[in-house]
Amino acid sequence: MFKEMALQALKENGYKITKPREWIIEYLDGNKNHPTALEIFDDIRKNDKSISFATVYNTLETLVKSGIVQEISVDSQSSRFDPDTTDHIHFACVKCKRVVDIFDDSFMSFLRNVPGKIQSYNVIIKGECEDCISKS
Amino acid sequence: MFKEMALQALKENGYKITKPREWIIEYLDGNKNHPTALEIFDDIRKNDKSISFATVYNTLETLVKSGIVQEISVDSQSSRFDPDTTDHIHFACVKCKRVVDIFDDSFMSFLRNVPGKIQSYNVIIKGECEDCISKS
DNA sequence: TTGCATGCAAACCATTTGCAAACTT
DNA sequence: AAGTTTGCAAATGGTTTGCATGCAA
Repeated sequence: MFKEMALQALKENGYKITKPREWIIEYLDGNKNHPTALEIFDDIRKNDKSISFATVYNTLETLVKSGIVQEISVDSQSSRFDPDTTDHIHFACVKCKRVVDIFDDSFMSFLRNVPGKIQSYNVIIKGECEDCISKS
Repeated sequence: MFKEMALQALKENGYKITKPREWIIEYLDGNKNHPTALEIFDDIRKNDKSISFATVYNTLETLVKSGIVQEISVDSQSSRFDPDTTDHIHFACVKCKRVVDIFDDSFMSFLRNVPGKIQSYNVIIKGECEDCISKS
């Protein structure tokens, strides 16, 4: 589903379907880990696929511009990428380092009341997640 | 007021009071522009004060660690700094490029219901601000 | 066939760091 | 006097770019 829609979106935006693009789309399909470009590069290479670093960056930019994935800034060091473009925000655990999705209606209704014409948003909440709290 | 509290906080955290630190604190006092490190560096230099780039970065890190200013990630290119550490979020206008504060109770009540132990948050909403909409 | 896409390495740019000299306490 | 802090320049690290080759359409 995700892959078909992604390829479709690429075509509609005038981009060609290439192996590197397919690999990255497949890699991101259903991925809830919010990987960095480096992680995507490493994992695809581990899978015996030849891809360059520049292509990973270029492709991610293409996917973002085509509305297939979203870029999130969890920390100032490096961007992370999320194939889920539906309305949600992120919680980054300072302990286990996971970045988990938060779907919350009250946040969305707050958003609707913000003055101005909203184009995008980047919401990162940092702290200790419930799992880590219960384990300590 | 801000300057006194900032200097006090530096002392309490074991930091010394130096000219560069005072200049940066004075520069940020009441500043609503959410400047980058480069902007801070340039503006202080324009004011006939000799300061190095590294010192601006080091000092900003010190101020953040002392709880005097907060760092915000509006875009992935560079960090911005805000002397207002009270609860609020930011709206970044894609047209006039201003970053304005949003104080909103409903966002804060949403935040209180997020599971986990929150330590900090970075909320950037991007779009066209009301001023720019009304001018177009 | 016609460009757009890839891969490589070099370039870039914000930020950090090593170290000697200067300054706060 | 003791230990931070500064300033400079060099290093770092994520990301971007130029350009020749390769590939999708």
